[in-house]
Amino acid sequence: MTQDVKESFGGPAGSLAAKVRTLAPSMTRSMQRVAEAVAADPAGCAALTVTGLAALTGTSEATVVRTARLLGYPGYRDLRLALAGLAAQQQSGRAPAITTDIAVDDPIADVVTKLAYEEQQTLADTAAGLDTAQLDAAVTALASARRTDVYGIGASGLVAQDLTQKLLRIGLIAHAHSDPHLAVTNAVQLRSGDVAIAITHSGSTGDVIEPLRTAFEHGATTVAVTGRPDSAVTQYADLVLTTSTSRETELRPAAMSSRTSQLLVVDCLFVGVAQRTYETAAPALAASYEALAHRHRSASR
Amino acid sequence: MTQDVKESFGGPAGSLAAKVRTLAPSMTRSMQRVAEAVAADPAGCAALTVTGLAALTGTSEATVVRTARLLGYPGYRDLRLALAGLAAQQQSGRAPAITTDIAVDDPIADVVTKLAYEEQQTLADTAAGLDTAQLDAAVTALASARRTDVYGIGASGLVAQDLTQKLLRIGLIAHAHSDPHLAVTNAVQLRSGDVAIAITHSGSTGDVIEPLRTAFEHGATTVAVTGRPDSAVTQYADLVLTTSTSRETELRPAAMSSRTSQLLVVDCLFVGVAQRTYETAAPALAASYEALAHRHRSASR
DNA sequence: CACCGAACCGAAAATATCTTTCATCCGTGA
DNA sequence: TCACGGATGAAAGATATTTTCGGTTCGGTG
Repeated sequence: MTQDVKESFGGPAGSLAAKVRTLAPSMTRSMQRVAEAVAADPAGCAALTVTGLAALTGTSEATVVRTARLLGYPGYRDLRLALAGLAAQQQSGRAPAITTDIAVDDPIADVVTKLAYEEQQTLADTAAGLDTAQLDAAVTALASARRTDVYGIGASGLVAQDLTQKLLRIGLIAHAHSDPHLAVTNAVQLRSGDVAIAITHSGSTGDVIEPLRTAFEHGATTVAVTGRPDSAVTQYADLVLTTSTSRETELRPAAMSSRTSQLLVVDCLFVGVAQRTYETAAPALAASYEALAHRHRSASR
Repeated sequence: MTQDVKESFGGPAGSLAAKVRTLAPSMTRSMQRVAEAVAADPAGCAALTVTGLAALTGTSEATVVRTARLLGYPGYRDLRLALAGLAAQQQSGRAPAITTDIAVDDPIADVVTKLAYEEQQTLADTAAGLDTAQLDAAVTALASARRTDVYGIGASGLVAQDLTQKLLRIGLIAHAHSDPHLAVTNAVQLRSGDVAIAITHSGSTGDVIEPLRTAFEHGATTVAVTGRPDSAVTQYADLVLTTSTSRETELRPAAMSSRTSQLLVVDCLFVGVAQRTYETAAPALAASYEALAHRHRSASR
C-alpha cells in the first residue's frame, strides 16, 4: 500500500508536464483538455474534486478519471495527491520557466539560452520518465548478446550509429542499419540471445518497425526507443524505453529534442553495459583511446 | 474554495511537526496518537484513507477527522493533500549534488540521474561559454553560402551529419565528410562565399584539419567547432566556436559530453540560419515534414 | 463509595466524492 | 450516404469522508 503511493508520486516527481506531452498524442480531445489544465495549474487542480475539474474543463467525471488513469495513476484521487505534491514542490522550488519559444527575430544570444534551457529540460524529463526496470533488462540483454543490430532512420539513424560506435568500443558486436532492406536481411540472421534495437521518435516509422518485427519473430530480444510508448513499434518490442517529447515550435523541429532524449537513453545503455562488462570494457576503452592518439597532432602550446 | 486550499497547504508549509508539538497539550489521547503518526511519517500517512489511518493508530475515523480539524484543515481530505505536498517537498529537498562520478556498481537508476545531470551541466557550460559574436558571424556566412562542407570524424562525424541533415532540410546545400581524402578533394572546389566547418573536440585531428586548411586557402569562410580554442585547427579557422569539456571518467568517455556540447552549437547554428532565411526555411521545413508523413503508419491509439 | 456530569470516543448513518457502466453521439472511412 | 468504432457524458454504483449520536471513561462530589 505504502509502496504503491511512493511509486505514484515519488517516481516521476516533477515530470508531470513531460508525461502530459508524451502521452498527449494518444489522448482523445477531451482528455487532452483535462491533461492540459492539470499541467498548466497543478496547484489549482489539486484544489478541485473530480466534479470540479470536469466542470472546469467542460468534460465529465468519467473523462477526468480516464485521464488520470492514462497518466499512470490508479484513479483521480491519486492524481490529486500527486498534484498537491507537485504544487508544494514548485512553490518551494526554483525559478519557473520563462517562455522558451524561439521567435524569428530573437537575437542569437537568446537563441543559445533558450535552446540550452530546452535541452536541459528535455534531459530532466527523460531521466524522470525512464523506466529503470526496462532499462536494466535492456542492459542485461545487451551485455550478453552475441550480436546487436540497431535500426534508425533520419535523425534517429545518427543516434543508432552513436550507440553502435560506443558498443564497438567496448568490444561488443554491433551494427547500425539505415537501409530498411539490408536491415531486414540482417535481422533474419538474429536469434535468441541476440538483441535488436529500434530507434524511432514517432514509433510509427515503417522502415524501422519491419526489421524489428523480423528480429522479434526470429527470437531476438527486441528493444524500442521511442517517444510514443503506445505506438506500433512497441508491438514487437520486448522492452520499451520511452524518450520524452517537448513542445516543438516552427523553428525548433521535434527532431531536435527527441535526439537529445534518445542520446541520453543510448548513453545510459552504454554505461550500463560498460558496468556489466567492466573486466573487458575498461581495457577495450583504453586500447581504443591509445589507437587514436597518433591520429592527433600534438596540440600547439 | 480555491483560496481556502492555498491557505491550508501553502501557509504553514513544513511546520507540521512543530504544529503538532504546539497543539499536543490541547489534544486528547487518541488525537495525539493520530497527530504523532502523521508527524512521524507524512508520506506514509498520505497513502492512507481515514479508515486506514484510524486503524493504524487504533482509533476511529471520527478522531482522525477531529485531529485534522485541530491542525487547521477543513477535514481529513485536505490534511492528506498537505501531507502529500510535504512528502514531495522533503523528498526533493534531499540529495541534490552528490558526486557525479559513475561507479562500476552504481545501480542503473543512479546512472540515469548522474548522466542526465552531467549533460545538463555540459549544456549550461557550453551556452555560457559560446561567443555569440562569432556564432552570429558563422550564421551569417552559412545563410548566404553557396555551399557548405562539414568535416568530422568518429563521434564528431555524427554531429557533422546532424548539421548537414538540418541544413538540407531548410534548402541549403551542405555535405558532411568523414573520409579525409574525399574531404580534401571537395575542399578544393570551395571558394569565397562558401563555408567549411570542422568539428573536432581535441582540435588536433589531422584528418579534419587538412580539409579545413584547404578550404581556408581557397578562400572559403572557415569555422572550427572545438573544445580547444588554442589548438591546431583554429589556425585555419576564421571563426571559432568553443564547446565545453567536462571531466571524463573511466566509464564516461569525453566523447559523450563533447557530443552534447557540439550538438548544442550545431543546433544554434541551425536555428540561427533558419531565422535568417525564414522566408524559405519555413516552407521547406513544412514540406519535408509532409514528405515524410506517408512513411509513418497511422499511429495506434 | 455511589453518583453525576462532562468530555472522549467510536459505530454507524448521512453525505460527498470517486468509479463504473452503458446508451448516445460523433467522426471517419468505405 | 451509411455503417462502424471509438469517444463521451449521464447516471448508477462503490468508496471515502463527515456527521451524528449514544455508550464509556474519568474526575470530582455528596
